[in-house]
Amino acid sequence: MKQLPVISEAEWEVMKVLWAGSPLTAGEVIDVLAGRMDWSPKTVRTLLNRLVTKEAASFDPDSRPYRYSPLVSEEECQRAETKSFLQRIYSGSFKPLLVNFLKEEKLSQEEIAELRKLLDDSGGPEGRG
Amino acid sequence: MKQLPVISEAEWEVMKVLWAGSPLTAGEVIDVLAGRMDWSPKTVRTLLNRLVTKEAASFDPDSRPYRYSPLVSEEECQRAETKSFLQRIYSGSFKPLLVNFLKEEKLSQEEIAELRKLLDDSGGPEGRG
DNA sequence: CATCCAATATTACACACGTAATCCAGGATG
DNA sequence: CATCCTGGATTACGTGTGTAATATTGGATG
Repeated sequence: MKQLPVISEAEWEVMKVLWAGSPLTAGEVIDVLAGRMDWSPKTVRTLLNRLVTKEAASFDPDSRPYRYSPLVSEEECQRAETKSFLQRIYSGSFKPLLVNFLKEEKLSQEEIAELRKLLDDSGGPEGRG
Repeated sequence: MKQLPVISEAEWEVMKVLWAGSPLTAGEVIDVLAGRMDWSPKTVRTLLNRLVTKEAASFDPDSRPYRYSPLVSEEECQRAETKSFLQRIYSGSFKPLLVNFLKEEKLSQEEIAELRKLLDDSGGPEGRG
């Protein structure tokens, strides 16, 4: 399994845009981010370049303007981040994370039911009998 | 509510030691960390100093050697980190985090039951009736 | 008293990151 | 054709971080 690049906080915002739908030109990425972040277009270009350098994204040099695409999937990045976050902050244990989250956020019954269903389905879906 | 200091990854390791039991001298912190991290004692001292500077910890200057203690609680730091992590990686939604975690880690029935109990208890413990 | 060491204080240094500005090239415009 | 702008390449610059080394000081030791 290939090593994932380290994606910084600002770079994540750019990757999210690419993950949401690619390929995109730099201009398109800039436009999308204009709604969320208070960044100069130059900043977004810098971030795109860094993502290419660290091989988190690539562009097609035959198309002008360049069209960028992710080289790593959102899910694998999320999982890697989750793993290191859990380790760093909760010494790898999910339970206190859930405890803290529940203390902070008041969930609706529906949300709770959803989460519980995830747990139930993860338990033993080996077919009944 | 006071603003929490930004605690870096390496600094977290030091804070964990202080949270586990304080006050501790620098030497004691160094000894504890010797088992986990491959750090020079100087490095640990630097981290302690930085934590003091950013007011995440303090020491009693009347005791020699200094005895360090946290100024912020582990839980409030965990919660702040969790919130920003969730926002950054999962756009604030807990569900995909749980999905990813469950895909990655195979939990035992007991662990699942524990997590489910947390959810159940969070639902409506307003007293029955 | 001269010396040495552990504890503390100060300084170092490369690299990542946030946040751009500058420089250059090729097409649109007057 | 000279100019200007857009897109792309290169460069910048202060701050934080990992990872220490060096300097200094207050007692313990010979």
